[in-house]
Amino acid sequence: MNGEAEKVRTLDELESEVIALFVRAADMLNLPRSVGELYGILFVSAVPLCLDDCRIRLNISKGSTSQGLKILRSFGAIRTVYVPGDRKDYYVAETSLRKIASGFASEQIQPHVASGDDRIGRIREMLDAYESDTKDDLTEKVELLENWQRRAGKALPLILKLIGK
Amino acid sequence: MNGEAEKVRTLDELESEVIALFVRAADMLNLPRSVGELYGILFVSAVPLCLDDCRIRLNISKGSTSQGLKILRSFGAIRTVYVPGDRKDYYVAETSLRKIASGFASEQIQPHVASGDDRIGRIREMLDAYESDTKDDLTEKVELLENWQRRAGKALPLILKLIGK
DNA sequence: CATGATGTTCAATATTTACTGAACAAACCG
DNA sequence: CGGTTTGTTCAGTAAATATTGAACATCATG
Repeated sequence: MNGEAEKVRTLDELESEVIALFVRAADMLNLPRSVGELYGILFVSAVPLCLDDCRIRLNISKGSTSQGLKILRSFGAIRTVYVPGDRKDYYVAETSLRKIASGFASEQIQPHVASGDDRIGRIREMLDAYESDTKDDLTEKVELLENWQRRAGKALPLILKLIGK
Repeated sequence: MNGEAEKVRTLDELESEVIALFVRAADMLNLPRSVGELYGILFVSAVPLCLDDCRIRLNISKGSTSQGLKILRSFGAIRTVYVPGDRKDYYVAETSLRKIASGFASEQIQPHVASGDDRIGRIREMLDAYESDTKDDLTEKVELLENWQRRAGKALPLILKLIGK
């Protein structure tokens, strides 16, 4: 009988479907497909996996795997676990949405918000040293920008709060 | 004297800086650069602009301009204004952050969330028709997914609330 | 230290995505 | 209608981005 084989086959399909889910999520967040695949394979795995495990199962290159794991580490979407008697690094997916979201926010979003702040500051300076018949209109608009920026800055921490633990 | 010329020059720099701000914002939101440029030029302009005004000022093609304005319209980031005695469509930038954000959320994000729902539904079905020694672990994980999805769905409207008017 | 195992980097390449411009459709107007 | 203006579409091309794989670093261990 092929009962065993069927079980494995079904698991493969389930795995693929979960991975596909994270590939789409990665796409939404502007991350490379391989990063979604890597998070997916670690998320479904019942045991920690090392670089080569991921690489072989996903059939992607060593380079992509190394780079992808680095990205996932950078915002705390995965963490390493120590496996006694093995020199390799083993990874598991972080399952706290709060941790992942806040890591993502502070590593991938916050820098953009900050550099936006800088630019608006420069725009304000240029405006102050400027005269024209549209100055009033421009001033209003720069103030609108400053307002948006303020609200965006406040929104991030609040979003994390309401995502909860 | 070149007082006039200097004023214009300064305005150009200011305009460029504002446009650059929205180009970066577009990048963050995964929208083409040209879409950021278009919103930017409309945002800084004291008067409504038509397709050709935008195209010429930004030095981009008719095709990009048409496509970009369509995208901006699709989530309400710009609106058309009627100019008597002119057959062309004129556009102004929407300045209500709430309107833009909610348009963006419902047009660009919500569809992804919905298709994620579908996929998780399918994953759940596959899991229920499945047996193995890791079923318990997988069940926990699928429940985690369902939990995330639920929270993501609730977060969107809340984010809009706290962005305010 | 020499070896082999593990992971990283980066130049070359493949893939994806955006942009262009010319052909086309629609609407107005004499 | 025929000509003109305005805007859209889409096949081809250009530009940006991700992936590969081989060379390189690191390090534990005999």
